[in-house]
Amino acid sequence: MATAASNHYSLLTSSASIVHAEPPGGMQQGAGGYREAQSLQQQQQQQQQQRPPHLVHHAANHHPGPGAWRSAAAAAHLPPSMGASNGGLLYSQPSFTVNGMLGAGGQPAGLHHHGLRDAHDEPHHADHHPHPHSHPHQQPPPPPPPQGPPGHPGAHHDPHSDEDTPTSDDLEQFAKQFKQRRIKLGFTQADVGLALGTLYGNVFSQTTICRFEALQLSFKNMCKLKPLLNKWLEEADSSSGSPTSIDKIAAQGRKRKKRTSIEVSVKGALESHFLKCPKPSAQEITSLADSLQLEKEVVRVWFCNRRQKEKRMTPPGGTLPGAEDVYGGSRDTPPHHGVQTPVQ
DNA sequence: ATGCATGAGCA
DNA sequence: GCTCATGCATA
Repeated sequence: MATAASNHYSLLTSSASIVHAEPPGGMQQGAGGYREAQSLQQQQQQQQQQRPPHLVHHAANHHPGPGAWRSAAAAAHLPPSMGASNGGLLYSQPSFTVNGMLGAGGQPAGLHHHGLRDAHDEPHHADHHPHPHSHPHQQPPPPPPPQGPPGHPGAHHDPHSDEDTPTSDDLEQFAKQFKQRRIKLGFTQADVGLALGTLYGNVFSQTTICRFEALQLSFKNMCKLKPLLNKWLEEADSSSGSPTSIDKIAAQGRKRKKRTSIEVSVKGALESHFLKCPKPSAQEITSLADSLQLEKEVVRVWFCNRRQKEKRMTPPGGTLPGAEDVYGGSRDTPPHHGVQTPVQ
């Protein structure tokens, strides 16, 4: 029984945050020796694609655009000496999240992009079975996204622009096209993530790009990333033969809990509970954790992640071709999770 | 490609 | 403590 919670804390060995590459000659290493403790050695590129023969885009302008991309695309950029900010987060608190660190940059801290999301996903849960749709269409209500970026007088129409809220179908098509083009150009998902950081100051991981392409993000999140990725597409497309400059300076010692491996049997138990009660109380979680011999925190996080998964655009086993929904008995044991869209 | 985890912001 | 955005680590 290896279900025993083995929470080892290991040092973060890599974390490409806002600290991106700098043109040769302008390194910012005067902050703190936060990278002498360890040497990252896990830069494996196990992508499906190979490294491109050349990477384009200039690393000239680099402004760690905080969280106000929509309105302040070219706002004031922080000084390159921001590297010092990272020197402080040795073991204390990682303020490397693009969202939180702008507080010190001098950016309007009045960004409240929360509260406009519960308009389409709360009420339904554990009750949405896939419909025998013959065509790839999502059912998660691509609702009237109330996301009104500051600056919309109201009657702003632009049929071809992506400023307006795209439909889930738009997103789906864009994601598909994006992936094709990306591969065509010979870029990996990680490349794109870094490029976004170089271009706009918002670095993203391979994970995020992957999830975008697979439509595994929330509708709102998809809408947010689309413009950036669209921009990247233009850049990558127009620039064909430019010098490449991408570095990744990342190093910091932040304790991160080792990923807990939950046994399949235990997962099954968790799923069962989830179906009955997607949002167990603290008390429930505690007892459940106890019976499963897991940490309460692990169980709590599991439920959180589970709920998030339910809110993705593309639900697992959602619109699979040939997946008839027969609710004669019960929809249990979904051992098939071939959510793969015609990738590549 | 995905599972578990972190953290900001909110309630 | 939840949601939500995001990513390290891993299968």
